[in-house]
Amino acid sequence: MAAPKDPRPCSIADALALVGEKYSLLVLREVCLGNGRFDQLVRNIGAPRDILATRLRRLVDARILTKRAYSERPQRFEYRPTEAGLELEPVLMTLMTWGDRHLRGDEDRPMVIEHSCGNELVPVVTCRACGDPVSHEDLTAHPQVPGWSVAGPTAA
Amino acid sequence: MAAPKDPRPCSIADALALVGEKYSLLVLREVCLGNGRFDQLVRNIGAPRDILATRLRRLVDARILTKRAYSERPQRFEYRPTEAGLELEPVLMTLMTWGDRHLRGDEDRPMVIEHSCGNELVPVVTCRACGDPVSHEDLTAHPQVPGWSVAGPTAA
DNA sequence: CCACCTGAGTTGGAAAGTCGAACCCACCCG
DNA sequence: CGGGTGGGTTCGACTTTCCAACTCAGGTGG
Repeated sequence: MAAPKDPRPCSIADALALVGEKYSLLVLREVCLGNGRFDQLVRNIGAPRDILATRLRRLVDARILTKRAYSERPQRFEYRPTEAGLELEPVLMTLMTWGDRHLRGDEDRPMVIEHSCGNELVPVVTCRACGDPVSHEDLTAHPQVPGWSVAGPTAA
Repeated sequence: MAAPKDPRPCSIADALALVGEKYSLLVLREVCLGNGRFDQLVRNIGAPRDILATRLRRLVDARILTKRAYSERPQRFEYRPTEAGLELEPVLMTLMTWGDRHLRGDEDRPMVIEHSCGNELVPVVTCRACGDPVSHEDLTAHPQVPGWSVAGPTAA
């Protein structure tokens, strides 16, 4: 009865099912930057128009984006992030920081984000409870679903 | 001469070119959990074996994973995250938190992460300079490449 | 010795998704 | 009227994915 496809139940997988397709997160990037029009998206992302159209439909269905007219007659539309969409920005920030660090010679970063405190944003993931920056060795995973244990950190 | 494909230069796009393909981030998830063997990956991710094999090659090439033998005779291998791979964990954490919040009825989370401080990990992206949690309206993007401006936050 | 198992993949062919260019439609501009 | 713009849709060629079956090497049990 068990289907031969029952991967680990996981919110990462669920999230990626919505935003993990090619271009989806780049759409979100542009929309968060305020570039929400179809032709802007095509140009700035470099995606085929048809793919972009299907991605936009999906993201709107998932309530990550909304489509609103910024002009009737002629009808013209613009996509914007919802609350849920904006809450994906941390994913973009951490990805960007990783890319800056590992894929570029540091100081040819194509974009710098300024924080309202006046400094350049260097995003750090911290623990809400203790406020400390989080690193791998501080984490212990506790699966909640029977049958889906983890091996735990492999001894060095 | 300008190719008809010049999307915005962007570290998010560059990072996604490496880890944005289907299953890649799930591979990283499993490997960070300590489940680094081929058949574990197949089972826990639910990916076709051939696709998984090409993803693993790619991630090893990108120095996000390493492949090491955990047994000669019989030869058996295990994939592990590199430093660079571990630095992608924040991406997984923020994705997981988003998925928990938006895709589930809060309290059927399939996995809980414990921080070494003793509390459940709730990851928060903060600004390294001022320490404050980051939210969208605190951010200003400064493109460094001529010709790639942004619209800026659209007035409500 | 032989059959069978496990781990770690590779192979082949059908099905699905992507790409790019061309097309469409409504509307505005001169 | 002719041309331009914004926001898509359609088409066919091409590329990936998927899944089952196969391989290969080295144990394991009888």
